[in-house]
Formats: sequence, C-alpha cells, structure tokens
Amino acid sequence: LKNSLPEPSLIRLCKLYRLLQELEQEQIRDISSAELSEKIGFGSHNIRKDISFLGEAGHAGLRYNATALKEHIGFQLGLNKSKKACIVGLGRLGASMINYEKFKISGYEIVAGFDSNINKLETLHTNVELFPSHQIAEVVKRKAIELAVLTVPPDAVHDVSEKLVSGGVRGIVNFAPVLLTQKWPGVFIRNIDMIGEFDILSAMSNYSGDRRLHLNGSF
Amino acid sequence: LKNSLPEPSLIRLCKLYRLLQELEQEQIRDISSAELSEKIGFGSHNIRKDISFLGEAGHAGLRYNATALKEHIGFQLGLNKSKKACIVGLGRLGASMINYEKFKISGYEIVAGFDSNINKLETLHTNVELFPSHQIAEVVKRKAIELAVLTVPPDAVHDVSEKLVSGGVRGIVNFAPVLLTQKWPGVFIRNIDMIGEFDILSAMSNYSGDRRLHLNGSF
DNA sequence: TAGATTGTTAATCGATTAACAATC
DNA sequence: TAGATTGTTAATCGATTAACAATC
Repeated sequence: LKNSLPEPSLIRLCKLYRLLQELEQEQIRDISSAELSEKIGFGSHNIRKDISFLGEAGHAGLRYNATALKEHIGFQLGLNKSKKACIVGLGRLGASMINYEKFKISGYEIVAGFDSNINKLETLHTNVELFPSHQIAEVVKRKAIELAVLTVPPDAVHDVSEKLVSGGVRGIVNFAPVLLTQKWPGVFIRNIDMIGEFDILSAMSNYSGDRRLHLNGSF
Repeated sequence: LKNSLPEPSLIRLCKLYRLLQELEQEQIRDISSAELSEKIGFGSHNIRKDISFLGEAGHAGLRYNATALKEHIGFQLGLNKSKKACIVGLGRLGASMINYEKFKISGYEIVAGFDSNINKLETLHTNVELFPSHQIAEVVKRKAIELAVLTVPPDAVHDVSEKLVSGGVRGIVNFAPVLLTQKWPGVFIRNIDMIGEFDILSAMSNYSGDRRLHLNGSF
C-alpha cells in the first residue's frame, strides 16, 4: 500500500464491495467505473481514485472484472474473512437482531447474546448461545469475538463497553440512545441514533426548504 | 442567515442540540465551547464555527447560556417543532421501534404503522394506528406525516418509498438491507445498514492494525 | 488500428484548524 | 481592570473533481 486511506474512501469502498457482491450474483462479468457510478451514486472519478488507493485492481484500458475487483477490495480491507460478533442487550431491538439471517451470509456470525436479566436469557427463542452480562469479558475472549452490537439502556453503555473492550473486541456498533464518546486504542466505534437521524432529516428539510443549504451529492 | 450550512456542520449541530438538552436537564446554566468540546468530542474551534453559521448565539467574552443556545440551534434547524412520523414494515425490527418511547419525548410522534400483511396489523400490540401498505400515500397526506422509518424487506423498498413520497413525506430513514439511491426533490434519505457498519468497523480495524490508516478525530 | 477505459497527476474546492480582535 | 471567551478572518489541510497519458 502506497498511501494511507482516507475515511470517506474506506466507507465508499465498503459499499462498493457489497454492490460488487450483488452484481456477481446477477452473473455480471465485467463493469466500467461509469456503470458502477450509476449504480452506487458517486462519481466515476471518485470510484477509480478510491480503488487506486488499494493498488491496481484492473488493467488500464480494460473494464473491471466484477469478481476480481470484489476479491481485491475484500482482501485489502479484510472483508473476505468471516468474523464473530455478539449482541449485548436483548430487549426488543436486540432480540430483533439476534436472529437476523443476513449477518451470516455476509460473513458475520453472531455467536453470543448477553443480557443482565436472567429471565430474558431463559425465555428468548434463538439458536445463539446466551450469557449473563457479567460474563461478557470472559466469553468475548474465549470465543474470539471481534465485533459487538450494543442495544442496552443508556446507563449501561459505559460499563458494558468496558467489559467488551477488556475482552478484546475490535469494534462496537452502538444503538443505545447515548453517544459513546470514550476511546480505546485499536477499538472503533459507530454510533447509530434513531433520534439523531430524524434530527438530521428535519434540519436538512428545514434548510433546503429555505434554499439555504449547500446540497452536495452525498445526500 | 449569511452563509449556507455545510453538511458536516449541520450534523454536528444536531448532536450539539441534543447534548444541550441533556445539560439543561442536569440544571447546567452556562457552558464554554471548551467544555462542550470535552463532552462531545470535536474541537472548540469547530463548535464556535458551527454555531456562528446560524448567527450569533451568545455574547463575545461570555460563556454560552445552555438553554438559550439550545433554543437558538433548535429554532434555526427547525428541531423545536414536533413532527409526525410513521413506521413502514412491522417485522421484528419495525415492531421494536413502533413503541419506542424516546421518539415522543424528543419531539417525534409516531402516528401510523404500515404493513402489507393484514395479519400483522391485527396481532401487533401497540397504541399506534395501523394500516395496510396500500393506504400509505393517503394516510401520510391526511395525517401530514413528514418522516418515515423503513423496515421492510429489500424488494419492497422501491415501491414503498414511491408511496411515501407521493404522500408528501420529507425524509426517510431506510433500515432495509439495500441502498436507497433514488432521489426525489425535497426528500432526504438516510441509509442505515447493519452489515455496512460491521464492514466499516472491520475495514478500519484491518487497516489500523497495519498502521496504514490515516486516523482522524471523527472516529 | 481506433475507441474505450483505467490509473494517476494536477487543479479545484471545501472544511477544519489556528490565530486574534472584540467584548465582557 | 485583567483574565477569559466569543465570533470571525486567515491559513492549513485534505478530499473531490478534472484532465490526460498509458494501455488494451
């Protein structure tokens, strides 16, 4: 790798990877950056630039081979390797995720669910192994779990995150309605907030209605 | 408003608004940009700059009044007005959202749920009014619904979005595992994708492990 | 070959950071 | 007043877009 990879490029490349996976299933063999642009919504310049951060993936003058490009991106970003994940907090949202089939076929295997309420562990219908929350660190370490989804109440976020990190987790998707701002070396966080998404949509709508917002391609 | 508002600033201001709301509940009266910076994780320069896009909110030399600043941002971004929303697709994920209490106290009222399966409409336990999906456009218009959450299967996304837009919706949060790339004038879209979040975390972890990623403050 | 398309360099554009004058 | 802090201008930094040489 010659250069470092900007975060926006990394995110676009992840999306491109999944698009190529779909195209592969549709038996599409080769595709140009212009055609990819049309399907994914960012410019063909942008796509070629992003791809080139990972080194040459095609041959100048030829179109991309869909499978080869997918494999190339997947290998460079580590998306080709299957990873283990867990769900922490088995309320309605957590329970709706623990049996979500798409994880497995996308290379993410949910191997554990946690809740502090023993009752929930006994009543929840799932094939995933369930544990009380005080075992998080131990189980994460033993099963080599790399990723976690947080669907706990706001006041549990801090404590649960510490346990996950001490168990060796590498990434957390936080769905709890509180920003997880704490940082640990080598641990990445994505905060997803429903209210926040509504806020952003409201603000954009409010601004655009007034023609005051400088709209760009990303939304 | 003198200038247009960059999208990153808009998003940060939304988060700042919710932080200030919390601080208000903790009886905090005044706060400096440096203190806000510590709590929210972006630089104090950045915070003052973002705020100044909305016009003066405090007085030079004095700290911000938490309540006044919250009201100011809320008014400018339209976050002070309560808005109506709906949930489309009442599978496990949709069902987990329809009774989520935090929406109401944050100014978003869920006034309708939709599903194409009549059975689901009859068996789901909720106080929210439920309708079959073919009534989306009519109900959205009649109830003046501005926002929608999409928790339908991938192949229903396109059709359902058209109905929502024709009913007059202004924003869509798409949780379906497919990118909603179509654009309509004055309608804003936020795509949330669990697999995508895992992909981003995996890629970041993969890169940072190699010290190849240029890390910046945003994660 | 001629037309098409990639990979990459250069130019533009925009956002963040730094610095500081104005203010209390 | 002196110290602190905002609002804003200027400087830096980084990402996107444009252009094109290299290649098939």
